[in-house]
Amino acid sequence: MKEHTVTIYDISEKAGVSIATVSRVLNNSSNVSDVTKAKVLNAIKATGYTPNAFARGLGLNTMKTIGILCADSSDLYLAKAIYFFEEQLRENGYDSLLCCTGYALKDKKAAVNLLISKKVDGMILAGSHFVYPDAGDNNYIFEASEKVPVMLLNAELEGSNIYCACTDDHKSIYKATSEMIASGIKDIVYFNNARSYSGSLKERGFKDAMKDAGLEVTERQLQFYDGSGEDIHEMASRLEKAAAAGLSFRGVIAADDALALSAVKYAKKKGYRIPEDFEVIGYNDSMLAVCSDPEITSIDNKLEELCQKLTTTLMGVLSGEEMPKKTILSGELVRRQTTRN
Amino acid sequence: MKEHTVTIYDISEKAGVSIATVSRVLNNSSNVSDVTKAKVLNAIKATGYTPNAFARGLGLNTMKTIGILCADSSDLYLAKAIYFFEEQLRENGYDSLLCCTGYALKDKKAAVNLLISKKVDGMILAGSHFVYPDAGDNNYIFEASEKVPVMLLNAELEGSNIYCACTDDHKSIYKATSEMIASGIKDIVYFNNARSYSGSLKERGFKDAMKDAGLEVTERQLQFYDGSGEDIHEMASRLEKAAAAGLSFRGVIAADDALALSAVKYAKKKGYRIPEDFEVIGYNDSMLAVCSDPEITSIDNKLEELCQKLTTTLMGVLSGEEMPKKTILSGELVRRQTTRN
DNA sequence: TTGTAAGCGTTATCAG
DNA sequence: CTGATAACGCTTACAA
Repeated sequence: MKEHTVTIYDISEKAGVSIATVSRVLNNSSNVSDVTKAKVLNAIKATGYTPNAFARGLGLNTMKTIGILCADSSDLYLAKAIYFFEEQLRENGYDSLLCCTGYALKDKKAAVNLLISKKVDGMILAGSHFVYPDAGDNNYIFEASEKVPVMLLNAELEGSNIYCACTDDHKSIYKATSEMIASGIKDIVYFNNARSYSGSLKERGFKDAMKDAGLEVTERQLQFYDGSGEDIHEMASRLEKAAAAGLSFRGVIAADDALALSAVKYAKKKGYRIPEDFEVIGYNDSMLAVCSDPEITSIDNKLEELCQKLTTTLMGVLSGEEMPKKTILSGELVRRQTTRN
Repeated sequence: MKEHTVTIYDISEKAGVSIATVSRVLNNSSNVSDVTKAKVLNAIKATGYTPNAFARGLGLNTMKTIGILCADSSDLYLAKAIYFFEEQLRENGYDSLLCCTGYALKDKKAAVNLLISKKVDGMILAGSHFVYPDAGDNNYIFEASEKVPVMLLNAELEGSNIYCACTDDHKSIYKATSEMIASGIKDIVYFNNARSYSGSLKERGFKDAMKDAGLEVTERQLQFYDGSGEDIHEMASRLEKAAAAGLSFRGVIAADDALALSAVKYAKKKGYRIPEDFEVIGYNDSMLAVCSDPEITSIDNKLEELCQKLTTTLMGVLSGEEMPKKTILSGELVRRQTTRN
């Protein structure tokens, strides 16, 4: 007796009907008499038959999978995004093919091509780093969008098959900075870690707020950290070095909660009282904000809602509907113990 | 001019060879003359042809994908695991189909079946919760293993197509507890959050260490938290309630760094000095351990190494080699500021 | 309501 | 070294 995975033919035979009929009940399509349907169903149950996904994919030209790209799935923020996407996609009958690309452009390109060649139905680029300030660097996205709809989380890019959802980074940072200034702090450092389009938006938000308050911004106030996103000590020492080099500051606006947490550590080590002598505002309103002591005031960028919107849009696009190209939400400052107001 | 995705036939025609030959150069298989190979390659380049993955899948009966299951991809620990797996799998030419199942058994079953029906080549169950203390609850794993190799991260289960990698939870907790006792603390709480096989192993480690030190363990010292893994306040209030109810303790062994961090918050709120009056040991040696202030002594469970081993094993199994069913590593206590020794 | 048969785009087995 | 041709297992007009 030969090892034989059961196919639609076996069912057809066992139920005494044609494979077309079997296929019909499988896709509970059009008119099949209740009796034959029952026969088929029985045969299926009896054999434990499952349709071959590859064959089906070949016939339908889809296996109902969405590619999710992210630089680093272990990043707190991206991990959450992945979670939301995967959940919502599966609810819509789609699987998620995950690719962690790292931050190098060429690896992102490779991943995009890989996913295209695997014939995903759509692609989600999660995280602002996929869109570069330098326009030419974004060609890989345009190319991808010629094949499948491309969804951008936390980034903006215009293109005919490209859809994006993000919070208004400029405004959020602008407001946060303004509030900090209003609370009496003038010497503020903007602590950044991403050279993405969104990153430059945030930085502009900081600069604009300072300028509008009549404060000058020197290059040294724009601290950039590009090490591991988990190495709190290294981040803090970035700040320590800046201070040692003569920079004096009593407030930090961070592009990220981890950076903010490192700023808190820095300030405590310096002996500053928080928030009386030193204020910190983070970004993402992640778990880290409340892990810190004191707990960090942070900007909630509405991740779940963004993911929600993006999948809804994707589903719409995939079923041929016209969908909005861009949805922008407002971030919200969640006040905790590192600010006075 | 009709919209027509380019197929192997187009290439065959354009290059003036048969599709068989095209297929050969595609899989750079056996003998193809350099000239014809060049012709084919040119045709491919000229058209931008990519082989259809579904057709190939149908023919080869594999699309080189591995299903990764985890309860919650946004869990700090699992997120890292996913990252390692995805990376290592891709290096081996496999894609990762991610399913976040949540913690309910029926959803896990559903996810497993889904992946099987999508014809993944193997399956990784990441996290101890997939294996239940109650044997019957593990049938879904055995069933899956009849179809594809099943890899268990951080869990143990014996079966003919089941492979596992984990650290010795019992021993790790036993040692941590013993050290805390040795440092002079007797009234210790074990703070747990998982009713998994691994969870009971850890708890036993705690109990055994206490017993071997001649200390009694009451039920109340076994605190269980089953809320959100991110709600530090809720975790801390679990401890506060226990204290309010009359439980007195000066040390916490936590099954998880988040729990440990909440214990630190609890102790600080109580006014205990750490580590002089109160000690805490966490588990996983995650980012949270160093986000805390004071930073938390935690057990490193060698996640990356475990993932590494598991993928290597999987690759071996998939290529028909005999592979070890179980690899167990030792955890390592990483000393920081919440313990004296 | 049901069956027949033509794809879908590869890979793989034979011959040549 | 190369070419026909038969799988692979399903979907879907088109007939009946």
